Amino acid sequence: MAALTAVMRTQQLLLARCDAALAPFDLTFARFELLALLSFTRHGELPLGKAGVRLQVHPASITNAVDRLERSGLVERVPHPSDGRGVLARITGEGRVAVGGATLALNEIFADLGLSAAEATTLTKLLRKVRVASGDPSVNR
Amino acid sequence: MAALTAVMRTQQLLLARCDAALAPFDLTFARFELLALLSFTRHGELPLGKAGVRLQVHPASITNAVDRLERSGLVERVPHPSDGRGVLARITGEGRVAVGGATLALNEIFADLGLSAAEATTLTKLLRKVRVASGDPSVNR
DNA sequence: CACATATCAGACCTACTGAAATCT
DNA sequence: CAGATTTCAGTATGTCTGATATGT
Repeated sequence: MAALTAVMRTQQLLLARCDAALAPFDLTFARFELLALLSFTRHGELPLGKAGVRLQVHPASITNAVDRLERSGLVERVPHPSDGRGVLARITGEGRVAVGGATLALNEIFADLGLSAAEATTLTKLLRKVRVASGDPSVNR
Repeated sequence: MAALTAVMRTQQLLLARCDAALAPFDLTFARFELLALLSFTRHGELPLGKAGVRLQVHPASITNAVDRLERSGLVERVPHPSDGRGVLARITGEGRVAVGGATLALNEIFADLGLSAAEATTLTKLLRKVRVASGDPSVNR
């Protein structure tokens, strides 16, 4: 029970700190995750559906996030080249600048997470076990 | 960075499972926490403000949660005996029944968390370090 | 009067459902 | 035609801000 509460409270704290750090970039953590995902792809673009699977969020939420990022000019919608149903979200140059700055800002939070590198690794491993047991389809096994 | 993502995703998974387990009791995890807090107090009651500090949630959120619990008959509002400004939230008999059942339902999730008792302890300790470093005022030191 | 407590209205974010449009 | 992809409208939660009423 203590573990459950600890996970919940820690996430709440970290999310608040992340959102505060990301606010200057007009990003929330959810939108940052999407933007970072795009920046890691080969061409900086991904069908909305695939992005939703990777991030484990509802299709409607992806639409919403892309809407918001598009309004901020960090992402643009592109028709899918081979599937008329699909839409690609593509990161813009401005988006790459933002994700770079945002990553730096988050790394500053990291530096003060209170854990050694070894401890952070242990934490990540334990959480991965929980995610596997909970059937997280996006976890690395 | 991996640790941050892991905490976020794990919380998302666990929250979804908790809310599913709690739905039959007309509870969300947030409302369950408040109800459980009340059930642990000496007289089953607490000023709204104090409950907010303990759970680290905004005063307006407490008002909202108590509204919802009161509508469900699990909690009742009582004027503060010695401070005319204050209001106590008091758990009802129905509330005690609900929190008991809800706790059992959550324990079933626990049984399948995928961690040994020792691992769960380690996880809790590591998360506590993070919380302390983040200045969580509600953490046990 | 300064401060604390609780409430309320308004806004935002995220998520889900169900339906619709489009295309394979 | 069955199924996939995306969007949209509507609903719900929880959180925050700012204003207000009440009481210390």
